[in-house]
Amino acid sequence: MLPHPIPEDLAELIAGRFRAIGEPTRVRLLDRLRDGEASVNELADQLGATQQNVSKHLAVLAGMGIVARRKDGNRVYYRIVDEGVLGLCEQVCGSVQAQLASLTALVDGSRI
Amino acid sequence: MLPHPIPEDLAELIAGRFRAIGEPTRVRLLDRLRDGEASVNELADQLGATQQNVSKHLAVLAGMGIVARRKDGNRVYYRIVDEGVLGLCEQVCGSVQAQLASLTALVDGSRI
DNA sequence: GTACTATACAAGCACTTGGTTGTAGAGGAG
DNA sequence: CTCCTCTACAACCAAGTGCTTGTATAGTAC
Repeated sequence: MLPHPIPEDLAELIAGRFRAIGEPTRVRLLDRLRDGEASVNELADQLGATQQNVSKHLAVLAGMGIVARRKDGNRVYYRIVDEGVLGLCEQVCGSVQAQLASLTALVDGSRI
Repeated sequence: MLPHPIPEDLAELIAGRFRAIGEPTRVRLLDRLRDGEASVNELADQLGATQQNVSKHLAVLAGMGIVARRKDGNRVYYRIVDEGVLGLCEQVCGSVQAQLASLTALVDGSRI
């Protein structure tokens, strides 16, 4: 499925998507949006971040086509449109847990 | 599998892994390493990058536990140890292609 | 020993990025 | 209309990042 070797342009596109998710606040935003769409203020409150900051991060995710906006009256509701990102987070979380487990095993092994 | 809501620490870890892959040169390095382990100079030649630059990027990937080093004589060979990253790239590439396809459809649709 | 190769480390620079602050614009309440 | 809320935009700053250049270290060949 993936061309091989990957041309530089495609590498840039792929890296761009990873970079869009590679930010803690954005990860938490996506995690929150798993429960369904939410307005900017709701997200800002729940994450303990400023409205401007959340708006900026949402703009990044929207620019990558990961989330979409829906305007309703005074508010703007964001939702996940690229469901694949949730799978990505699951998968990465698996790697993180595996790494933590091996580190824990190391510590336990040397604790004699 | 994923805790919900994701605590800030875990979000940082997940984001860190994404950030490690979110760089074009590192994507291309991982793509090249699909063919098996390679030395720094080999990778630098094939990517058209400097030895120092490649070494630095490999250090980032190794620091995240994505690749591992094996020293043999004068050279150092790197290989992928977290096979999951290849799946990640496949999946992201799918999203990229889907996005490109929808953009293409948009252009075609308005070409009347 | 010297000379050469391969890798990693360090400093400097340009650029990007996350957060803050201030503000503008759109929409609802009265 | 005025006042308030919600969102987005712009400017700014501090911190991080990728690339380059120079160099140190380790191994090989002679």
